[in-house]
Amino acid sequence: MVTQPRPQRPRPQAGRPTMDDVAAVAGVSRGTVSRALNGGHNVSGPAFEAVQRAIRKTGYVVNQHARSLVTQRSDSVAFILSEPQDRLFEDPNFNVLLRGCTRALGEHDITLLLTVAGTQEDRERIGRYVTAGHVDGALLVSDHAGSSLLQELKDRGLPVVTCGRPLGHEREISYVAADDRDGARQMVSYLRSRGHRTIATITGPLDTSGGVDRLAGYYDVLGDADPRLVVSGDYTQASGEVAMEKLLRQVPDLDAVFVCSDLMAVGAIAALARAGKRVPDDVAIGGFDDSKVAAASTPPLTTIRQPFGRISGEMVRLLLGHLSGEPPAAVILPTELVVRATA
Amino acid sequence: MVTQPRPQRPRPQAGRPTMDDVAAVAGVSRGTVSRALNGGHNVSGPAFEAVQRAIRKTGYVVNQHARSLVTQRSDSVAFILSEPQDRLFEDPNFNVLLRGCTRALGEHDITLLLTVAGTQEDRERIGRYVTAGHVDGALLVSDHAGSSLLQELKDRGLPVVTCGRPLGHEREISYVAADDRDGARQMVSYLRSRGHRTIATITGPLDTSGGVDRLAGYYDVLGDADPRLVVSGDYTQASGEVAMEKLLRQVPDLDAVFVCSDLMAVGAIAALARAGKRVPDDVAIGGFDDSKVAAASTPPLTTIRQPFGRISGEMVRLLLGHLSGEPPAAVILPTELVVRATA
DNA sequence: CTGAAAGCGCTTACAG
DNA sequence: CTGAAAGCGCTTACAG
Repeated sequence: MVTQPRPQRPRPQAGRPTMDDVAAVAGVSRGTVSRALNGGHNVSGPAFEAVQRAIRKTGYVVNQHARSLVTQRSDSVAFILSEPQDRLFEDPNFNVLLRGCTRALGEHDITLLLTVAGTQEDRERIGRYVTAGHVDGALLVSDHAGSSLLQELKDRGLPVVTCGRPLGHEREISYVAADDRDGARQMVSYLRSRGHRTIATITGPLDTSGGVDRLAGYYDVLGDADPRLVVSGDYTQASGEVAMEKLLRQVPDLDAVFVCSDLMAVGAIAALARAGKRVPDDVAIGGFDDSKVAAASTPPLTTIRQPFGRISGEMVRLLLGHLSGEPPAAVILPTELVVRATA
Repeated sequence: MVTQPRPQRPRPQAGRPTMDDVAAVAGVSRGTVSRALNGGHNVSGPAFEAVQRAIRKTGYVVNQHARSLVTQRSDSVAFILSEPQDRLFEDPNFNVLLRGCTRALGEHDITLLLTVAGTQEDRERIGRYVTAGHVDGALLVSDHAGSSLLQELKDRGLPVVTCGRPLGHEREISYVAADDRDGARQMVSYLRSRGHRTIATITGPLDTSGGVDRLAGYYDVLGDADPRLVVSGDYTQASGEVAMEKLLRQVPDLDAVFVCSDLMAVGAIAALARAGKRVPDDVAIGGFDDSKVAAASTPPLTTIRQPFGRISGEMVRLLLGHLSGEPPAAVILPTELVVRATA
């Protein structure tokens, strides 16, 4: 990569029109233009009209930096995905969450900036960006315990809402989570009620609240489970395959598996197929998420539905609350068993 | 969604330290602090040291809005994906491109902002955001012909580089593209050299340069092809399945298909499997992209490699050139046949 | 309802 | 090498 010379002098942005230009064309003062732009309070009808015309004529667009410098807010928030970039692209849950947050914020004229903090370097860069005043707050998704990012945001006093419990920061940081533990309980109880005896589980990452809480729910129902029935994954399809192979070696006669994400469940089913096992006849599979892949999978997945729409809505609501000075809060949303064909 | 009251008074950002605070602590003037921050030219050793210490002591972080207001630049550029959000998550090519651009820009201390312009509404919001001075330029990926977004960016004078030829704007807008037409030629020639007689194609969207150019390459080799051999897709896996089914109905005896994306090729193979056709024994399949799914597919895909690493590097280079006043340019990068198992 | 003025936090010629 | 000062483009009390 060749280093490009930076322009020494600021580009005059091709004479980009300023508020004074608008004021001159409209025949009013700059203050009146500003008021017309910000809600139109204390502006007479004719003045308002004149300003609108002048804006159209000049092609004026507000300079956000100037505005933010005085208002001390940027009207944008960061959506920080603290995961390797691959996962952003693989996991449909993020998609749903992102869309929901974008929409909810859009209703308040707030722009959502998507950032992927895959590497430690990314996290540092994003930490700097976010604390330099570019955003008013952050929505943090899928942060793992011990991440320095959450700590930094907190230290800087930036309003933050996490998706899932912020392990170790439950008291100071707002968060929204599905009731992972209860969802896990529902699934494992259901599997047991269907007559399965040897119920294994493929967990999520155990440095996230979803990972530990779903495993806790499993143990709530099967407190005496053989440790060999528990294998960990990282929510990806590939890890589901690997984990299933390991389970098959450790406990060949298992007859059901609670897999802690739909994506991993798809991987597990592939591994079972290769091993010549039928789903659900030989081994029943229960997933988690009710993501897009659940219904599309063959056979369609029995799973636990996470209320992603509500999760994103609540995240935005909490963050906006923060911005207007409200204290932190936690919101836990119920999950629901969805029975399809794999169990 | 409940509307939150906006804070009436600007939050004082908890007394966030300013440059004057640093200057006071360091015992120098504000100008000297600024110089120390911007390269350290014309700052004596002791003064520089004092400033560093003061910054650490106060926890000072530059206010980007204030800086941008005077420098007229934001040191960030937008990566605009002009596609439904789903595709961002499905198509691994975007992932590779995004990562490459992030890295290349990072070397110049420029932040990349990812935005997904899935709907017309998104495009308008992004148009406003981008032209309000938030970014110095834009990398536009996967824009379809007739999109108003490119036009708007152009009208606003924002430096833009597109990935793929900007249909209808080739002369005024910089772009980087793989040699799609030649890649298609290579693949179709290869299929023919392997003895295939009835070679169909599943095209990409025909309002993108990749779509039209790859089809043109197909016709370069098979100018007399039966129109029923040509069916269109939109690069997604699902569209590949549908297109393959259609081809199978229209031309049951086809013995090879040039599929214009790896993702569609995976879909096509699934459709063939359902129809009881073996790949490559009954029908040979050639893909395009050499994306992550190509090697992971069963059987592994014979495909055309796009040099994504170079594409992102060149995109960034052209954009930085723009920012320092260089005129537009086009860069076409060669593609390469990769033979695996499907043809 | 309106304008004149102060000020947000920086950078950068300009003088010294 | 350094400081004082102007100015980037806005918003918002304040007076009228």
